[in-house]
Amino acid sequence: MIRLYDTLAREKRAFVPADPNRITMYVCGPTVYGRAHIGNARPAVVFDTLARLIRHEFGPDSLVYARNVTDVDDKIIAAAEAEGVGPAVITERYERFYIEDMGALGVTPPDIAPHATQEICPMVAMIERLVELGYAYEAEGHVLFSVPSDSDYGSLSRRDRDAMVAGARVEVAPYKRDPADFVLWKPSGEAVIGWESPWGRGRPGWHVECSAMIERHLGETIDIHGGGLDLIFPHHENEIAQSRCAHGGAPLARYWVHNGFVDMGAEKMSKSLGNIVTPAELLAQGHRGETLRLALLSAHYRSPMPWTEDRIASAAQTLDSWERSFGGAFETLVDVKEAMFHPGRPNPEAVAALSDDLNVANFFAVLHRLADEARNAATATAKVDSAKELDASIRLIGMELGHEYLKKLDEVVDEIGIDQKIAERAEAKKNRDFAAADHIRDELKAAGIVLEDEPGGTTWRRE
RNA sequence: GGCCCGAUGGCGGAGUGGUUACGCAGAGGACUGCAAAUCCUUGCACGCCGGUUCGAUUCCGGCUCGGGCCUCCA
Repeated sequence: MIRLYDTLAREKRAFVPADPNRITMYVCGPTVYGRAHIGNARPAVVFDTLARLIRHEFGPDSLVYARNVTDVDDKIIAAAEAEGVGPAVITERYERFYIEDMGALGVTPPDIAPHATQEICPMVAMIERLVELGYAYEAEGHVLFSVPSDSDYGSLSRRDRDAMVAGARVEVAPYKRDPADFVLWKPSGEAVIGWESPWGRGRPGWHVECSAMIERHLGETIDIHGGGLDLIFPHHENEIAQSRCAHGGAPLARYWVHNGFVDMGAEKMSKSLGNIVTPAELLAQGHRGETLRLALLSAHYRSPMPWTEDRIASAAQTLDSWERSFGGAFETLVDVKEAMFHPGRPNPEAVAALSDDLNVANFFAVLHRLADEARNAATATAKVDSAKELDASIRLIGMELGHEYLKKLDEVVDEIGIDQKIAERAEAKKNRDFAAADHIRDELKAAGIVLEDEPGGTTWRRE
């Protein structure tokens, strides 16, 4: 039984899909005008993890997961003008980077990745319907959603219209009938990307993109709608209004799930503040994608997450310790390889922890216990069982153990004939020639190899 | 100003009306030629003030502080 915190209800609710054979989830994806930063990566990782959990619980084919690509937007237009190229050059470049960066973090591409520019027809159709039904109006080439026409507006963010208007920090465009009205369609000048429509040449507003794409690909009411906390207002509030009014009152989503921010201590990480750290940079610095994924999962998805060197270092250390516990449980490398191809079953307590609104802290506590067992169990069989359970459990969150272990071994054995060095050192120690023994160890240390003397002999690892 | 959310030990981070997880770091010990790894033991916290209660870190109210949103934003 999966439980999720629903932003609309402001409480944790049992997740009961409308149709367990076709669970629908939509997450607001990137606007592709620049390289994704680690804060952008958080929702990708969080909802990828949720998708994995749902597939584990309901079956591999139970979920349809859609994440859009916003490829028409004023920022894209500005970026294209700045470079003197067409918008498609910008969007194609940064979408490619996005897929690459998220892939490095172990994010599986969604089942459907609708692009706004490919969905203009459904958007126009939805806008027309809203106009016909009296929820939207045309003014000076714009089409605007009439917020006062929707009596339920504001339920997600829990703010009333007066409060919104009172707090508005933006000048109200003169063609708006009500200050809270938002744009569904806006006119494009000749030089700007646009499409013909009943209201002249123009382009869609941001909010209507998601509503139209959800309708077309997933249906009128979906199970889960996800995104960052900052999208609650106005983006998701507006989506709800558009879809509900276009669909005779049918709710847009049955569960609303929002992730918290990655911040840089004092303030949130964002492109406009210019304080971003990107996965690409971190990977270039030598961090593993899995380390970054683990770091992004090191706090509950709704909590704010200060991004620090310590957090990355801590994740790296934890991952390394699990790797060693896993690798150490097996007699030979062949066994490790074999275990990777035939993983065990996830630990039930680990599944239960994750099912409780993705309680990763309790999930990791179970993994630490399994790692201990993999090291200390009385029998070899019990060690192996724990190791395989550990690996199967960590696969739930999109990671697996062993790869790095094998890679390290291969590198070292191939590169410097380490076994021979160890044998030479053992010989020196036997002759009590510790100076020579230490010399060999220092030599290897310089190459990044650390030797460890254990009762059964000497082992080594990468520093 | 309005609306949300949060405040747990040196750090990260769960959870609970009554022995306060887990990890990292720290301390002591075992092992070791030295070290590493590993194992054992161990110190350290629930922002402030009231209220409810036999009992509150946990529930309620107020306060302080921090963050987010109200404009593009994951």
